[in-house]
Amino acid sequence: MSDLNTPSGIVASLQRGQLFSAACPSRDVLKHITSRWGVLVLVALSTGTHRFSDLRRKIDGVSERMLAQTLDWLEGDGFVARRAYPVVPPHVEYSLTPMGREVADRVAGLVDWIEENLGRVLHQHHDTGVAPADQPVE
Amino acid sequence: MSDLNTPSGIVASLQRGQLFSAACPSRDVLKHITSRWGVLVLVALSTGTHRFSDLRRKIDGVSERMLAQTLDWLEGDGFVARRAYPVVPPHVEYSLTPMGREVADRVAGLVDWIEENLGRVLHQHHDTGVAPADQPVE
DNA sequence: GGAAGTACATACAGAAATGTTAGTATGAAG
DNA sequence: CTTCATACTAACATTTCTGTATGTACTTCC
Repeated sequence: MSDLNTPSGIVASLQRGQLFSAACPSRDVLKHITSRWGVLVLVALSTGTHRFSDLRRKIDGVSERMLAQTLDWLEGDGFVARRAYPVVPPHVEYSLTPMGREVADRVAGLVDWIEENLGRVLHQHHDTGVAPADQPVE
Repeated sequence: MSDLNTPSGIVASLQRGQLFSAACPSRDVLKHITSRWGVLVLVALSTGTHRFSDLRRKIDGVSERMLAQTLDWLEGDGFVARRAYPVVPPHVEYSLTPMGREVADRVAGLVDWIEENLGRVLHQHHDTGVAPADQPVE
């Protein structure tokens, strides 16, 4: 009886201890997903297949290099599927894998919350009293 | 931006365009939440109030500096509440604010997914086999 | 013939994040 | 009296991240 695999909370609570451990591989996966562009790519692909240049245009601010690398990470983790057509001007399509969709849904949930509550959050910054602290700007 | 608050999808889709814009402030909030330690702090605080050193011991790998800074960001965004007791050896307690709990729940959802599916993800890395040159496709 | 467009890879560089070390206040413990 | 513990901050070093510039293959358009 390998009951270490109960899909409910047992595994979750056990495994969670893992994330808190520096060496746990889940930290790498988390890093890819929560990376600056990873989140945006997942959300962008939530609406369907996109070509490389479409993503680049949609995600304001990404450089080709970063987009390529992010897609590479996500593909390596099995969240994104890459499909290349051997045509003259390169044509490549990216889409979410079933697993990627599961992740993207959760990421989108977080992103949606932020956007819907941005007002409340920003308001906080005002009555936080002060603390210009040491972080210049971003 | 006061009556743009319809709770359903309208705001989400409109606002979402914001996240895709480089200058949107939501990117900063997202950065704090998805920062390397931000995720871990939120998850750690999900189980209740913690003192600074408790968090430090629980989150393997954080340095005091980073923990302090992360808590500062999260406090500034209104996700974490800080309570200091003016006692001899400093005593400070951190906990989630109502707003922080909402965010933490979503973050925890993502983290849980990762931990529960880590096996599948790691497996991916193996058969990511090198693409044999050209992809005929279709 | 020359320019343009696509989906990248590679090299180098500047920016940003993170870590390390040292230090502060104060009371308790040894 | 010395050491320890807490919750930090400031200064400095380092690692990591991200961007820019450049190049490639090949075809279509002018």
